[in-house]
Amino acid sequence: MNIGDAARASGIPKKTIRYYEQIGLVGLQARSANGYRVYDGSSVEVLRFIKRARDLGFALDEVRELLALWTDEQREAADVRRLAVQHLETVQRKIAELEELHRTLGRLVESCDGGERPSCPILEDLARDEGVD
Amino acid sequence: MNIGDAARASGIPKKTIRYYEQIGLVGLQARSANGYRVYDGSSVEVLRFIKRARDLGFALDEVRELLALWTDEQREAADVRRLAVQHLETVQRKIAELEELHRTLGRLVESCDGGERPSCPILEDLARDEGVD
DNA sequence: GTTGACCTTCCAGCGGCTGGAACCCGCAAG
DNA sequence: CTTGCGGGTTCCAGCCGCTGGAAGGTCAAC
Repeated sequence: MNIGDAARASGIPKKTIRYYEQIGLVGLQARSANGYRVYDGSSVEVLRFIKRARDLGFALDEVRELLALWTDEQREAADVRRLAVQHLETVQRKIAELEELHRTLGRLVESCDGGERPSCPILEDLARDEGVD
Repeated sequence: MNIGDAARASGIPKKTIRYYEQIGLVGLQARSANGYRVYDGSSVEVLRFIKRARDLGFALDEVRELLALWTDEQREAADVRRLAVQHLETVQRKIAELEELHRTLGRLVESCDGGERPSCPILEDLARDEGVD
């Protein structure tokens, strides 16, 4: 199994797989006689694990920790949970920020009739002289 | 008025102001005899405009467009509105994505008791063999 | 023998800064 | 007169997580 197949099987682009090897997220892959990387079921399993963790928005360093916990027989579920909760909170914070943004932008867009004349409350707001905070 | 004062007055770090000059977001600043950048009320006004647009989440290229519209007497409010609506939609999409993430993460965290034993549904989910999509 | 799909490496760039090194300038205190 | 401090300047490198491209090696099919 070459890198292209591993890419298809895991959903991670070839380039990214090589990158993950380079930064040590996955181990150095075995090579066949011609120098091609060789993948088997278990290396693909790791890649799929990574793919899912990334899809859940975990940063690469968090994925690293998750991988370590995954292969650690002595792990405690609490450690995994902690990581997930932490990440969940980050996501919550981001949502709150974006919703605030959304409200403000919504108000601005509402206030502008979008006609052909230059006068536009959006620009006026951006140009106003009081601080925003 | 030197760059430090402009930074304080606009809320943009000195480094970032120089960076904005470098990428041509703001024009080349006049220099005093000793080579220091000199700022006046109107250059600070521009910086504040940029700060607010950035705070609203506009990308630098969008800020560039907004600045152009701002100084364009012939502009049409519709153009400004279009930019804002576009951005608003981007923000909406991001919120939707994050909320989906939030739901999934929430479910995972709920499912894990976080005890001292290794067994953890979060890891099991990350390691499951069906695709996520 | 040539085409085309693979694979390899290495280098550069995206956005939007940010940190640091190494330097100059102007002023006050010791 | 030197020393130190708080400004300023330049340029280069790094952050995250890839991604594109160049330049080349490998392999099976036609």
